[in-house]
Amino acid sequence: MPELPEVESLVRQLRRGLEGARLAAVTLWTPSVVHGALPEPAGQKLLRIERRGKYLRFDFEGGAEVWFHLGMTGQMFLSREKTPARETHAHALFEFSGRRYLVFRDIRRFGGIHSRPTSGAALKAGILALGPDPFQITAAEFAALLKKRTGLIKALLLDQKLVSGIGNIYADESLFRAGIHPKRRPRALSRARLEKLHADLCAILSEAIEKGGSSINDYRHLNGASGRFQDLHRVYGKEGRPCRSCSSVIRRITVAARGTHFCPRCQT
DNA sequence: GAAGGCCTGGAA
DNA sequence: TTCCAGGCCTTC
Repeated sequence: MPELPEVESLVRQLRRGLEGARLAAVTLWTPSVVHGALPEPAGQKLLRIERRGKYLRFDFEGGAEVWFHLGMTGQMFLSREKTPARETHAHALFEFSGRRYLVFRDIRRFGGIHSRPTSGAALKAGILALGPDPFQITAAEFAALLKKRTGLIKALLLDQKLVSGIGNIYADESLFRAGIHPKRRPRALSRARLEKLHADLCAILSEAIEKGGSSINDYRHLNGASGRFQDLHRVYGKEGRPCRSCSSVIRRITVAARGTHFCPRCQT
């Protein structure tokens, strides 16, 4: 599932591929994936591409913003040729100057495209309420945010309003590295352990970005290549296998309605 | 804070 | 044929 490292990888590839591009045309094959009105294509220059949590944002000349969310199965592909036929599950095509064609594809349609968030309940609840991502706060601030809440630590890591960018994979992997059981409550953990979790989270996210993210099922790079961080997962998707640290059997339970993988011996 | 719904493909 | 995966929103 595209989380912070996958989106960040894509942002970096998009910056290289769309540098200096101007928006020439937009084709919407599935209008329902778009929320709000997209900018009228009139040669506006794409000024910046930024990541906010798991969202990607295009800033255009003139102030227009287009936000993308990949949901679970979202993909973006950039090609130099206009594909003659619409691919299955391709929902939108953005044509840029210099024969650059950007396709947004999303099998399960949990993702979507948003124009600049000015109103609407969904936007208020989502984009506008996003918390800082782990790189934007210090370990002390991270620990303080978690300490304010009463829920299970895994559920809190997944709460985008608290801390953004973390999804199921990196929640499980960071809790494993920090040695924290996913059902612990931050209130009952020492500040030092929460600060270590922040350090481990940042380290794992950085390593994942360096490896181009994790491709479990659908995530792909702009050119269709897979990420390589999935080979380094220690617990996610490893239920029934021996822990790489202590050889205990990795377990899978449900926390916050999400599959949750952990080592019963290393994580307390 | 828990649970249902959206959506589709693939596994059981 | 049914169930499951899950990010995020809505509803209770």
